[in-house]
Amino acid sequence: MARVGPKLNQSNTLLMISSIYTSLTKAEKKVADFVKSNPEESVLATVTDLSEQAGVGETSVIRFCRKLGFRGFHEFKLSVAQDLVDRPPSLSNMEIEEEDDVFTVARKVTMKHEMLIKNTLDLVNVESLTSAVDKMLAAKRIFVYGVGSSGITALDLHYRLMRLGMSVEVQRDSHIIAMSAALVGKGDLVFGISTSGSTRDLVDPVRQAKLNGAVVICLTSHLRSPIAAHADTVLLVPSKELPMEGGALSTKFTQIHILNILTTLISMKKDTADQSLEKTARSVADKLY
Amino acid sequence: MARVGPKLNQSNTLLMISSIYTSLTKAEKKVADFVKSNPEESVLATVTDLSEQAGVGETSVIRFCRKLGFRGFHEFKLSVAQDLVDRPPSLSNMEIEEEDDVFTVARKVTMKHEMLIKNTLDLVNVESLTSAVDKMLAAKRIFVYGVGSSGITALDLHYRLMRLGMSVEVQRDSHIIAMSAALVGKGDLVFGISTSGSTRDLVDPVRQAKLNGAVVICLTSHLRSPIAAHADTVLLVPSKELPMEGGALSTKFTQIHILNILTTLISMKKDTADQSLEKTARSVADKLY
DNA sequence: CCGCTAATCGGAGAAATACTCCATGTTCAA
DNA sequence: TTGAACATGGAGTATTTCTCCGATTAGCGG
Repeated sequence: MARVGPKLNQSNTLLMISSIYTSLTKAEKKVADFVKSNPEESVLATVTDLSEQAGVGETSVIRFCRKLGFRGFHEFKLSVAQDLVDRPPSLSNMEIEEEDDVFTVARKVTMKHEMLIKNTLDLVNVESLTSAVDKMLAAKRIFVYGVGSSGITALDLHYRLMRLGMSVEVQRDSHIIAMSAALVGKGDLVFGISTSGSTRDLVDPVRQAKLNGAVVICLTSHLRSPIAAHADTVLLVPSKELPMEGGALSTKFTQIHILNILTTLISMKKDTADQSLEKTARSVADKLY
Repeated sequence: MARVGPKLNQSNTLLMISSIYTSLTKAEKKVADFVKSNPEESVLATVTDLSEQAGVGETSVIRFCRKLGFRGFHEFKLSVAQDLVDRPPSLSNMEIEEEDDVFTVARKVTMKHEMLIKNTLDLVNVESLTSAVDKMLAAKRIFVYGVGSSGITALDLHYRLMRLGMSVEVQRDSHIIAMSAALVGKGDLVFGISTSGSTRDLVDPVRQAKLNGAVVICLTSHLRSPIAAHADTVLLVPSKELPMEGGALSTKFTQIHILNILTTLISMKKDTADQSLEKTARSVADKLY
């Protein structure tokens, strides 16, 4: 699997912790929890300190750092220190309370969304984005797959690409996804969307597509997930770390956000994009009053 | 000697070095010179590395760190690491330009989205929201309609409401929307989504539904549009289609935003919402690896 | 130029810290 | 229940930081 990120570039380590959280073991999760709630102290602590505070063995701390892609504890601390530089003002009081009035709820949701898209930007990997754009422009055929909520995101991506004049197919039915993936080959590109990254209905077809020689891009919130393991390029969005919210569907928000970045980049590189947008817009003009 | 500064607050260590430079000894100056011209490497180096590179003894390196006010080499490195995070220069121009690099584009899109959701909040009408929530909770049946891009938003709304345990039907086919609307009646609620508010395929069915006695809510960017004229409640999102951007699809963003506010409010008022969310989440758990 | 003092410097080893290896515990599937 | 794979922490090792102290140099008065 591709390394998470060496270091010293602007990638938010604390967010990264969330994105691999589910793939951590119990002891490692303890470490993650402590670091996330006490980043300042973690930076100053030694391996022994941290292991004691988290209630695990030193070895688990080291393993935790390695899983994040660092060479060791030292690199990890440096990176966290960098995250602390301009830490967003505490997000306390953002929790929605039972007795909040309508406008307060609206404001809190807005603030959460604002934070979410900033976090998305922090997590954005320029190389991944660039490579995704290039691969998509180079692909002979593009297939977008997703089920459930991610299936709706898939429709959105399809719509955007179609408007830009690209020939794309979208599938949301797990059986059809499987069949479709069985038929792809060299020169094709599969774009798999799965928040968890562990959805069988996505993972298996994506693996198959990869074996068939297709290029694979995936959009997920979990970097160390099965789907990411099979992907050539991974687009990572923050995983919901915001508890309690109606539908807990904030991931959709960040997905749309990064897809908008992606399609904006594509439209910049594709010279016929503007015309396509215009043509498609005109095509529905007479459907209006 | 007085300690310069403890640490871990934003004081530029590299500048600090300059400011005490004259008071440094010859060997310490060598260290200072090296650090100032190779800060990245210095952060990664060990005391021994650094002393070799600077051509001095290890002890001089330590003394150098102490003179800067740090407790030791380690603290010094952490602080320099923090100096290295480069705050990207503030964007001179929010408009996306042909020659912008990938990261700049990402930042600009992010800022636009941030503005958009703030604008959405400004437009939010508390009464409309409240009445929408009440009506939806009171409705016998709910029908969500949308075509094109708004059809995808419709799917999203349907998904959210379904997760909250509400019985909702979504239609994206203009013929079926027409038929469906012909059959609604008193006690039913129609939720029409149309950015322009002028889409015939939405306006006509919505008018019909209204005549049939259904309650109508619409989500649009145009307050004085045909669809709004037939609605009991209008949810308004900013219309600013941002110029030049892939697909000009930022409206989708604000739509999702306000729908998240809406569904959050609904989940607060609906006491079985939490259970429904849990049930639906569990239902797909065994589809994961 | 010499000799003295104080500041400076770096190496050797001590202390602290990070890391490796491996035995043991845990989980889970058969 | 047993076996296999995985997870875990402790004991020992390697690495790094730091301390101590003797050697060296610079400054200065004669």
